[in-house]
Amino acid sequence: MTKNTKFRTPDCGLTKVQQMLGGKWKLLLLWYLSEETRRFGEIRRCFPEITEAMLTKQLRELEQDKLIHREVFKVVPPRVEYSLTDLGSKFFPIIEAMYDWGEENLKN
Amino acid sequence: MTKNTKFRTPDCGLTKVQQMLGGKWKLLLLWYLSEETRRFGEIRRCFPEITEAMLTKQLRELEQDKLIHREVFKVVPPRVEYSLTDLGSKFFPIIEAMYDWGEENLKN
DNA sequence: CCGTATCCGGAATGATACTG
DNA sequence: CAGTATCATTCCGGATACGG
Repeated sequence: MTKNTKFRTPDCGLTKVQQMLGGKWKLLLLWYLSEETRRFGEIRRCFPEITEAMLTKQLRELEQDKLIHREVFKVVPPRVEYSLTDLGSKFFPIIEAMYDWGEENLKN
Repeated sequence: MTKNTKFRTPDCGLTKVQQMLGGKWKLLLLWYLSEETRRFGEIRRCFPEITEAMLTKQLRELEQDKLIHREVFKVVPPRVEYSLTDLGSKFFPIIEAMYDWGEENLKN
């Protein structure tokens, strides 16, 4: 017998994670938001390579997956803040582990 | 100042990890191979949803990234075995953490 | 300031047939 | 058994323009 027969269910945790974080920028965005709450404009300036449309899309997907929280302040000019949810925070150590592994093992 | 200014280098570890594991099946394949060395046919039977062409491609990419080792036995009929490299093994705890996080937090 | 709407190209993935 | 070769398709991400 093998150890990990559990892993082959169609909705196994790993499959879901892969789907949730498949977006090209999601890990980076989560990492950035883990530092502190950020306004939309801050995020945009920090990631100039992402177009606004794409940035909005990825943020909304992260919100739907309950990894980040989006708060709209009804003021003029508008103000929108993004922050990690508890769920997102719980995932953060994994992101750090991936970063560390990458830094340690993928030098060039 | 923010804590993680390091994370925004263009070739930061996290970006590389995302690129390496972006493939739709790579996490699952690594997980599967972490159990033990597998022959091509075994892998194919375990993942019937992946076409042969795609499976070959993803395995070769993992090999190029030095996460898995591919060994060809020159016999008839041919025999090819795949196994994790040391580098791949070092990444395994992260996969487990992702799996656990998914199982714990993404129940429907 | 913080978005949405629309269109588009190319990469990622898939289906099918064939081979040493 | 373990692949290649081709062709089709889907889908992610990008460019650009416009809106409350």
